[in-house]
Amino acid sequence: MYPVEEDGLLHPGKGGNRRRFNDAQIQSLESMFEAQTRPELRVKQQLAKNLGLQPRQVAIWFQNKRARSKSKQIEHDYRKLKMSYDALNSKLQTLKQEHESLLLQLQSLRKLTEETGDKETDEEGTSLGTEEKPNCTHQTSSPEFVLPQTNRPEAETGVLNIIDTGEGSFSSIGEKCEFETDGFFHNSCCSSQWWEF
DNA sequence: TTGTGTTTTATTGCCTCC
DNA sequence: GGAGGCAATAAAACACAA
Repeated sequence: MYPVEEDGLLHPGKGGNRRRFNDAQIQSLESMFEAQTRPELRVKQQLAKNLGLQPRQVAIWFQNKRARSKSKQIEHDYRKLKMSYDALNSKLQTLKQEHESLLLQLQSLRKLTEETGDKETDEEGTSLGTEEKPNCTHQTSSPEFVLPQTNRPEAETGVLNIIDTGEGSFSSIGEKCEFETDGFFHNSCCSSQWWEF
């Protein structure tokens, strides 16, 4: 036993000699903690008697043990949360890349349709004239490639709407990819493989 | 050996519950 | 109001690199 004062506590500054509990004591305390993290007073008193400790020491041990256990649990929860955040974040980066790639592909497609459209009108020898400019209400992220609104397939409008949303609402892409487009966008929302020139 | 960081035991002060 | 719990902190004991 260590030198203790009347209050059952060690007072190193007053000549007491604090010691760490021995292995057997720790083992008993640990196994009791596994059974009960907050044992009753009687249990703590009995345990103290068995281990040759003061009841107050046992009470303090349980208190400190609960604090250690809690901080370990918090660390564990934090690691778990961080792992799932990292996984989600990397998925987001992949989706962003795909989004960028799809944007580029869409631009190429527009360019192509504009070029072929111009050729057709040249061959016919007609032009729309200044009064009959197409209704260009859609401002996309690449304003230089604007398609006429008229006769635009619904699906394409859907795609443009997605693009119009910008980064802030990027998460909506998953939902908006649901529509079908005469087979054009089948299974395409999360893959850029559909467009291979 | 010693300086430094970590762990463990103990204290203090505040809060809640009965 | 006393008992017990918790958070914050002190300080001793320990581990370990330089």
